[in-house]
Amino acid sequence: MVVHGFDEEAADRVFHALANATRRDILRRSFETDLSVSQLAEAYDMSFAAVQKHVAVLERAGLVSKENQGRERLVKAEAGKLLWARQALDDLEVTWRERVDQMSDLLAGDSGQ
Amino acid sequence: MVVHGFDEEAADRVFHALANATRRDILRRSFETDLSVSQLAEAYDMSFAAVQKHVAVLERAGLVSKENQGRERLVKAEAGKLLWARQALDDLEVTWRERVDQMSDLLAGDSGQ
DNA sequence: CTATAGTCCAACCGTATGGTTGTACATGGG
DNA sequence: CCCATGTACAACCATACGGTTGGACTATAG
Repeated sequence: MVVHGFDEEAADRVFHALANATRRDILRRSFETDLSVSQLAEAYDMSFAAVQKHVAVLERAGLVSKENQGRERLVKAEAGKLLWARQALDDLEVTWRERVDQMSDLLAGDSGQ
Repeated sequence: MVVHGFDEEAADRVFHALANATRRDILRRSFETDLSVSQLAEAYDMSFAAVQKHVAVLERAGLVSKENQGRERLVKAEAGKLLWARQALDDLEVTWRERVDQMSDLLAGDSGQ
């Protein structure tokens, strides 16, 4: 039995992976087309190894996966993980949203007061 | 004229702020109730200064604001910024979503082919 | 088989991060 | 007025991060 509602370390990895413009761009491109690591690397003004590291961070976060295709590795975006991240964001404000909803109900004027 | 669609550095700050379990917890609590920094600090097994730093990170990201109340500073969650973050997530996969929608349309069988 | 394209990994480097302690300053209570 | 409370900030430390270069391995092309 875990203390928290969901895996906090997974959230750490996911949000950390998203906290970098290069990695977000890699994600965007990966959502458009499956690209090899070297194809991705061509797009940025940094070494191949640096891009490779960024892909590794995204992979550890579960935001992309790599598919072996001959000597190339195709980077595939994982849409589900992004949805999970969105849900994690929403969960941060559930109580707030509940209270806003409650207030709306009150304003709708159903309580006797 | 900016190259990117939105402020990448703001995204860096927001996602980095979210990439830490303590800060996410501070955000959750702040959404429940406005709390002073020392009230927040009581909840964690670390120094007051450490919690203060976490709040500062959240503040720089625009996820919370601080309101002077006598000698205390009340930490208030900024729901709008969280919505902005959610939108930023959605934007990462727009092209993907567009393609999925297109595919749905095709399957719905309206094109003459 | 050999050469090369694609990838991975380790070592290294400067800077940022997350924590600490200590000090300074403002505010409210007795 | 004086003191305790709440906050801010600087200095310091270990570790993580983002980048580099170089070396090793695998698979395809000739």
